[in-house]
Amino acid sequence: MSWRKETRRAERGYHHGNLKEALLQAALGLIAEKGAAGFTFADAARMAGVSAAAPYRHFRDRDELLSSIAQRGFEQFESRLTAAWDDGRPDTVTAFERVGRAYLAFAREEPAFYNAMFESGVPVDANPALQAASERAFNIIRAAAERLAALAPPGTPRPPAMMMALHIWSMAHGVASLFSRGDAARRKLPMSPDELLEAEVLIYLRGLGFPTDRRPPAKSAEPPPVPPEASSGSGVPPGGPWGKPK
Amino acid sequence: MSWRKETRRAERGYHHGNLKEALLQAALGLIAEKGAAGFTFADAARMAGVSAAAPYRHFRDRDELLSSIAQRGFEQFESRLTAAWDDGRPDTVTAFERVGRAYLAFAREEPAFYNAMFESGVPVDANPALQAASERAFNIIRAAAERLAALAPPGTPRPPAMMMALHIWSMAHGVASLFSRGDAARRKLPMSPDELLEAEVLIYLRGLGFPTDRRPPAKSAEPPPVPPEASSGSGVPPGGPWGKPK
DNA sequence: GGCTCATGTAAAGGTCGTTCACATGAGCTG
DNA sequence: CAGCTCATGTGAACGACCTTTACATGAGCC
Repeated sequence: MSWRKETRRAERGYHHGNLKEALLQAALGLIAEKGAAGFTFADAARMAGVSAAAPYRHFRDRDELLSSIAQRGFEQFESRLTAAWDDGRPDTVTAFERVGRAYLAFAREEPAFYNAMFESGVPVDANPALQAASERAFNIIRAAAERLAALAPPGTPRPPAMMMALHIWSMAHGVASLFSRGDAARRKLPMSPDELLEAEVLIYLRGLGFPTDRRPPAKSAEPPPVPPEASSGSGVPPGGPWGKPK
Repeated sequence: MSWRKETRRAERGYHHGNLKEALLQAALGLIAEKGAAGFTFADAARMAGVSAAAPYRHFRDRDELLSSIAQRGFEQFESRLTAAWDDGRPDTVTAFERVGRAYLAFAREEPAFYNAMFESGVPVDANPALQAASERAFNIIRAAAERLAALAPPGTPRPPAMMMALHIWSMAHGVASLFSRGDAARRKLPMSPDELLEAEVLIYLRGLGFPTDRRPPAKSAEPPPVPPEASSGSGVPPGGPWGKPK
């Protein structure tokens, strides 16, 4: 593999041409491997085939690279949450849960981004762009909560959407960070993180008075038989949101 | 500054006498200041007034010191959760919420421990003692959930205690890690992390069918009914667990 | 008094982050 | 095209850190 570096160097000449991007990609790979703590500026430079000093032409320091990655992470996060929310189709509750699953999926499938975003010690307000990206992502959850709150069953007080959003965020982040990633995933669980979160959200929504009597989650892999917004039944699925005991 | 070291040195002679403990304390202080990532083996040694190589007589490497701290953290955590649970007095739901608050309080008041335990990258299974301590702490939550599950209102299926425990843990950890510590605390919230978590747990419990207005439950398999105001400062306010909109 | 071994030290090698003076060459200007 | 400029990359150097190794110290025990 070490010939690669030489080759690259020969291929590209003195100037790299796209170093900033190359460094971001390299860092992403390194973080995925060894975590943000283990990631090294020097390693990223090596991987891009440049000297250790070169990165400083593109990032003030190691932290700036890290926060750039966190920012990109939030941007991708936002777009995945947006897609999952799909503007509340086919019904609000279904879409809402899909957002929860998308959260976990992101944490699982993009460990490097997730790490940089939430576990690297990069403060949210490290730079304005980062903060803005983070807020945009959260606003997806918030908007979804808003729609959900608007459906609050009559007779019950309408829950504040902001609070719901924060609750959902904390559940998703808690599950992701405790059970769904890296070493944390070694904790042995009686159910998958996805199931765990889905049950948690369903119970929570039921606590708010939302009808959550939909098919048992994990069992039917197919799209739901589209229950109308005003779901008629008022019960709980046969085994509750956590499925039936085996 | 350098005289200090000399002074100390003169005071204590060649052998420190209690270096292991001194290093743990020093590390704790440093982690509280700069986070586990910023904490340095060399700094801890300096702070204890010994050479940089001395710590290696007591810890295989930096990571072992870190996991020792995490272990101690879990032990203290366990004892605080135990105290908060107080064997379910005065009633199960009240005690259960007190455990949630104790979780947050620990995260807030012992940032160094919390950091080492959950945010330092130390794998839970770094060593058997750590893993055991971690499990003992979780078992408090689990035992509490067990008691709570046993009170499940008749007519509803009894929720698996393990699942409840995992749910509560994820809520507490999610809130703590997103909103209650360090930089994370800079996110602006419409309510305090404690209130946020309390509402979350109450809604969740209501979703499971538990009465959360904290009036003594109708069926008393429960310890003596105690006035609602006993510990939490309130029953559920008129507008629901989240209080009235301001 | 003398031995032994846990505990501490100094020195050294390797890695990093970061800076600085200098090199290169892509692109503009004429 | 010649020449200039400036963004971009290099190499060397500094100090801090982690860790190992050979050596020093002295507390506890015979």
